[in-house]
Amino acid sequence: MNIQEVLTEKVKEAVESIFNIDLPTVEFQPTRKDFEGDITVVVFPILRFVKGNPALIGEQIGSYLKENVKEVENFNVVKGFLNIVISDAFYFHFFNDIKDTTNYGYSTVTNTDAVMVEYSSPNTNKPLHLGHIRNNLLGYSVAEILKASGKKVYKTQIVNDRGIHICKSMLAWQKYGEGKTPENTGLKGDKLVGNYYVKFDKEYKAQIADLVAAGTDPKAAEKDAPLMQEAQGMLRKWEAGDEEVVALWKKMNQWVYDGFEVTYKNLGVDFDTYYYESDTYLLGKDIVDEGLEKGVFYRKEDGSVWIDLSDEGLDEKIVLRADGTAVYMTQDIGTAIQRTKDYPDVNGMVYTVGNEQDYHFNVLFLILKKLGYTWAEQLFHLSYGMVDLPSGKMKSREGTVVDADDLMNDMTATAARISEELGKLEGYSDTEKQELYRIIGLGALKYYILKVDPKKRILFNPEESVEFQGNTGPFIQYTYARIQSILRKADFEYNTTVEPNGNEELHEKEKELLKQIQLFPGVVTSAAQNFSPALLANYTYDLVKEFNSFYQNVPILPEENLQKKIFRVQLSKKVGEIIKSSFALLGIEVPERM
RNA sequence: GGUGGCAUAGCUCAGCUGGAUAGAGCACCUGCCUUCUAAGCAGGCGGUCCUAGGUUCGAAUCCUAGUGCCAUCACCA
Repeated sequence: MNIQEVLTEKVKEAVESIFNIDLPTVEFQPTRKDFEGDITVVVFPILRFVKGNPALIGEQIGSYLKENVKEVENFNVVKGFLNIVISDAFYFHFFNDIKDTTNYGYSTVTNTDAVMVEYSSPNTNKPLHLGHIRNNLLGYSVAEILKASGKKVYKTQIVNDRGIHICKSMLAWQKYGEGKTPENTGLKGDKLVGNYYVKFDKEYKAQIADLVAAGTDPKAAEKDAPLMQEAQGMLRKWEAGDEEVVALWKKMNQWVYDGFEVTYKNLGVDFDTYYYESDTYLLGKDIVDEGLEKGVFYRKEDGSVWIDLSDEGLDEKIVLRADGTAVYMTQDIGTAIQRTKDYPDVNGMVYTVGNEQDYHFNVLFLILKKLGYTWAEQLFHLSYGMVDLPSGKMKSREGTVVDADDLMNDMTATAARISEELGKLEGYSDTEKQELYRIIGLGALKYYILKVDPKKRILFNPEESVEFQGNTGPFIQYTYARIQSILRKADFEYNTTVEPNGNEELHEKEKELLKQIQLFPGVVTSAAQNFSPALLANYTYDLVKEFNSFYQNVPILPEENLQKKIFRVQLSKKVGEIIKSSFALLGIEVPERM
C-alpha cells in the first residue's frame, strides 16, 4: 500500500473521530518544495462537510494523524494545507520491498483480452520521412506501454501497396528507368522507387502546363494528361490481374520492402503481423449487405449505400459507391472485422494515424458500434499532430521532406562529433564506438519526438531542433551510464538488505529520490490509459534530475558508513533499472558508458 | 460557413480529476572538475498562462463568446 492510500483511510478516520462526519474522499498533492513535508492534504474540500476554520481543522487532523499513524512523523499547517512529514522508516521499508523486484512498475498479464496496435502503414511508392518516424515511434511505444500495463498486444500495420499512386512510380520507372535496380545502382530500394514517383510528378506537371498553354481547361488537363491516362490504365490492368503489370508491381514493391526493412531495423521498431491493402481492399462489401439488413445503412436511388450520422452530430457518409465499388471506409470496416477473425482474442484496437483523419475514425468507430460489434467499444484512434518544418509542410512530391534514413544518420554523426569532443571513450573499439553513437543519436531523436504530447503539432527545425543537453535523451542516457560506472566500481557486497534500526536517517536527496521511485508504477498505468509516451518521458526526466542532484551532493562510494554506502549503491542501481525500463517502453536504448 | 484540435518565459515544452508565490530545458549571466563520468551540479535573469465575460472560498485548468494557427467536411486515398 502506498502512503496516499494509507493516509486516505487515516484522514477519514480522523474526521470521523473528531467531527463524527463520514468523509467520502481526501484530496492530496505533493508538498511544495518550500514547505516542510512530503505529502499534503488539501483542507478546503473538507469544508463542505466540516464547517469551520481550515487552518484549525488542519491542525486537529494533523494532531490526530501524528498521534495515531506510525508513518506520520510530524505535520504543519499553512493556510488550508496540511503538510505531513512521513517517517524515514516508511521509505526504508518501501525500498526494501521493491529493491529486488525485476521489472518494477510493470504489471503481469492479467486478462486474456488482446489489443491490436496498428502503426506505420506506409505507402510503397516513396521512402519514409520524419512524419513516419513520429508515427512509428508513437505506435511502437504505446504498444510496449500497453504490454507493460498487463495487456497482450499484437503490433501490426496495413501496407498501402496498391492504388494509383503506386502505378505512378511504376509507370515512371517503366518509361524513364532505363532498367535501373537497387542492385545495379546501389540505391536503397525505397529511395529508387521514390525517385520515380517524383519523376512522374515532374513530367505530369509539364504535360498539364503544355495542355493549358494550348488552351485546355486546367481541371480537364489534369485528367487528360497522357501520363495520368496511362497510370489509370495501368491500375485497371492491375485490378484485372494483368501478368506483366502484376510482375512489375511485385518487383518494385519488393525493392521498397527491402528498403523499409532497413529503416525499421535502424529505427528499432517491429511488427507481429502484416496486412496488405492488396489483400484487403475488397473486404467489407458483404458487411454492407449485413448493415443494410440491420437497417444501419440505407440505399439511395442511384444504388449507392450510406449511413446517416446526423444524430451523432456528423454528416451522411457513403459506404459503397453507386457502381458497387468500395470506398476507403468499406475497406476499413472489412479489415477491422477480418482482424478479429484472424486473432479471436483481440478485443480492442489502436490506430496510430495522423489527426487529419480524425473525422474518418470517428465515423469508422461509430459504424462498427452500430453494427453491434462488442469490441467496437474498445477502439482508439491514436491521433497525433503533424510534424512541420520551418518552411511549412513536408511534401514528398516536391522533395521538401526530411528523409528518415538521412535524419538517423545525421543524428548518429552529431552524437559522434560530441562524443569525440568529450573524449571519454578510452578503450572502446571503433565498432563499440559506432554502436554507442547510434544509441545516443537515436536516443536524442526519439526522446525529442516522444516527450511531446502526441496530439500537439511538432515544429522541427533540422538545424537546431534536437539537443543533447538538458531535457534530452542523451542526458538521461548519460545518467544511466554514470550509474553503471558506480556499479562497476562498487567492488563489495552491496546486495544485503539494510534494515532501518532507528538510527539511519535518510538524506533529503535520498528521500526525494524514493518519492520519485514510488511514482513509477502509477506513471506506467497512466501512460497506458492515456496512450501517452510523453508522460513516461517527462517522468523519467524528473527522476533523472533528482538523481543527478543526489549524485552531485551526496557521496556514494566515498561514504564511510558501510550501511549508508550500501543503501546508496542500491538506490542508484534501482534508479538505473527504472531508467532502463522506462526507456525500453519508449524504444530507447541505454549505454553502459558514454 | 459547419465540426474538431491547438494557443503557457525570446525559443522548445511540463502543469494529473480546479488548490499555496505558474514549472523545466535551451539561450543569456554567476559560481563549481587533485573525491563516484562537468552530456553534470548550485544559483540568477525572464511570464497580461491568446482576449473578454462567467461559475467558485479558489481558475492556466471548468462554462460562454471572440481572436489566431492547423485539420476536416469528396461516389479521393
